[in-house]
Amino acid sequence: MEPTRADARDNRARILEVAEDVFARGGSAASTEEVARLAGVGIATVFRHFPTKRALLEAVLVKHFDHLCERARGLADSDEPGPAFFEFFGHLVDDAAGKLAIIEAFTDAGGDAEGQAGRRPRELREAVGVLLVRAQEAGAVRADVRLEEVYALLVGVARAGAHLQLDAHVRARTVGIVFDGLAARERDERRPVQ
Amino acid sequence: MEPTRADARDNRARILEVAEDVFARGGSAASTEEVARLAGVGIATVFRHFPTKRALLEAVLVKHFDHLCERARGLADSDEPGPAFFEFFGHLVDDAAGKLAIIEAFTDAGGDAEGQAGRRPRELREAVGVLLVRAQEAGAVRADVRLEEVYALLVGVARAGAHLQLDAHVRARTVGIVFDGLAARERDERRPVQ
Amino acid sequence: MEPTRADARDNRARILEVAEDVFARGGSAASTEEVARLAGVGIATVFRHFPTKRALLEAVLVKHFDHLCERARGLADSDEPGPAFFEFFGHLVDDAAGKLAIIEAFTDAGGDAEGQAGRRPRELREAVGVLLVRAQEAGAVRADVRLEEVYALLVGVARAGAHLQLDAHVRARTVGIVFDGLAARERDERRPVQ
Amino acid sequence: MEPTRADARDNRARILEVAEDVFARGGSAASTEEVARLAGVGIATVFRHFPTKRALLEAVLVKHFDHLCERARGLADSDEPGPAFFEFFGHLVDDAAGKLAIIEAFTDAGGDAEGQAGRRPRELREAVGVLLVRAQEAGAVRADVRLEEVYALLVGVARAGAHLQLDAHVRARTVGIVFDGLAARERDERRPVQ
DNA sequence: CATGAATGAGAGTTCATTCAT
DNA sequence: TATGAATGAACTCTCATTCAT
Repeated sequence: MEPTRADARDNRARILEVAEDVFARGGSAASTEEVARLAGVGIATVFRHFPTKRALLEAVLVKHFDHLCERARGLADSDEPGPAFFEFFGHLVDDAAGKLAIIEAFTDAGGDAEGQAGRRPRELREAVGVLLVRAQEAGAVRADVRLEEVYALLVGVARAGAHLQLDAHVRARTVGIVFDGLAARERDERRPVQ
Repeated sequence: MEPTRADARDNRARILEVAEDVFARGGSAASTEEVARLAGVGIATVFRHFPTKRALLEAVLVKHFDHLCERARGLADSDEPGPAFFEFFGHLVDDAAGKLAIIEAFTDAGGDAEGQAGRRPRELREAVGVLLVRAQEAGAVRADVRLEEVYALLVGVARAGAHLQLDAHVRARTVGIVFDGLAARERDERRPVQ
Repeated sequence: MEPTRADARDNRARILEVAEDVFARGGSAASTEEVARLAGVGIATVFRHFPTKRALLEAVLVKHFDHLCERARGLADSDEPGPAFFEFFGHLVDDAAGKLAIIEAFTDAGGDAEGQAGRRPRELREAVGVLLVRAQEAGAVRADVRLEEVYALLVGVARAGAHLQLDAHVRARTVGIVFDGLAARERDERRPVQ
Repeated sequence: MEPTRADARDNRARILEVAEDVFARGGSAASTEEVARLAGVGIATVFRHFPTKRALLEAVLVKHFDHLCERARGLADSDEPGPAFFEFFGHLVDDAAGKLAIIEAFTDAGGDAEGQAGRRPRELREAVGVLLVRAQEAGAVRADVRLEEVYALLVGVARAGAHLQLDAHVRARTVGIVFDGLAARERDERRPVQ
């Protein structure tokens, strides 16, 4: 499973890198052949490393999710849980900007997790959960919000940013509003939602 | 333009209805053939009514956007602009739940508007803009938010609701947080976003 | 077989007329629906009068061939068989100019003559044969040419005129060369053909 | 551009060969699928080698036109320009026998020359022009004929040969008449054409 | 192990022809 | 009888995946 030859390992890495770009631009509808072309390898090489298009997509996502999870876990022990939570939220949204395939993958949160990527969304969700709880304990986030809606907001704003191609400025203001909603201490004269 | 024969009109309506469902589930990648099959008509019948797949998609979207615009305009003259704004926001999010194609269409806000559907997203955006201004004048929404981010939140939460398949409950709570963010009067000790 | 109602007879005639135009322009690849549209009738009406596209094409051709045959027969008794022959040749070539479908039909000279049009090309060929023999008897056309090659020249020049869209001038000069070849009395130092 | 693998080159050649046959019989309306079937390859293989049906047709035509041009140029320096001209004329007509698509292509003499095949008909025409001028200078062809009508006769007789499926004998006699017309020194008592 | 040619299943679209009004 | 809506077969073209080199 661990590739012995160096060139093979290099190829795998390069393909993954290119795939990220290609799928980011064209969404999961982008063609495998373009990945091969841009990676400078034959199409069969792509399929040797990733036996299926789905597998390639998953590998791209796994890498991303692992990245994010790592970051979330690194922030979990922060002395300032409030800023840590908000920083991660903002980072994720910015990171997702323009990455269609990545974004579409958030869908499978609890979904049809058969593949290798299956547990990643759950793990990320849990990591976010940890940050959230800490931030709530620190009084930076309202106690009455739950992970479900926070995750939905995360996904939603990230999706919007990616699909509407918001520039950093608008993205920041959009995120700012959500932050205000999460931080607001007192719920008041809100009209019954729906 | 108005078809004279009853059966044709029925078929057209049935196709449109089915297409809404099919595209809602599979996004715009879903096949025209499935629409035909589920509508119980031959593939050529679909193409008689909608000469192009794109035309079919547009028809579905136009119908939806027109619905939403109508509703937004109906609320524009409300005596209570605040609740009107929030009600429309919530309604749109609920309405979009599960409708992938619809949601994907919000993208083209000012986009490649060539087809008949071209002006709809813009119109909807403008209608939302009207509601927003009124709500701000009434003091129900912070004066410092702009249409851009409100629209982004609208699209984002709708997308999240659709893709994560949130149930009505979670959706309501998610929307609630955004509402708090929009209503919050005083911005305070927020950490520099990014 | 003879339609009793006047409107039906009118429709048939109009369709035939339009079909001639349409097929002339687009060749036999032109669509039946365009014929119907330009004739101002429903597509089903076309198929009522001509049960098959092939039947419609044949009707167009039959009309044309009958026209030509009539003309050829009218010239058969001419006092001046030479000019008569050459006149008919030139007329046919001019007549065919731009009429793709017509021209393509000359193909079936002895061909798969199943349909109603089957005997027409043969009849036309025979009528040309009569003109040719007379012209040869009158000494206006070389005695050693046969109907086969004359017909081939007829078809060939007509086809060329139609497909290359030759204007009347070039057409006339082209035909003139063929006439010289047909009239030439003495065959001489020609190199072995092929 | 030159394919490295032998099997691919063979396939390409076989497809081209079969396509020539298929289009020869059915004209350019013949289906790509039949080409694939007769070549014993999958339909996608045809499209790999020729990305478009039009491209396949063009490849067939280019091959033929290049053949003919080569031959015409080879004859351009002949010591006996008269026989050279007549030989080429006869050769082209024989070569075209039965090849509908090829023949149809002569049409676009100066036509919608966008594709790669675009310049070929023009080149052939020019090559014929050279042969013609030489033959006229040598006194073998009348000085008063122009390339336009010679080309028309070329195309016409070729078309007739192809469509009427003339055997070599009749073809030769037909060509012979045209040759007489081209060679005839004195124009005489011809009736006014048309 | 890398390559790229071959593949077949499907997608969108068109058109001659039939059927219900 | 005239209409035009419905039909399905056929066609061009694409793409993930496999196979021979």
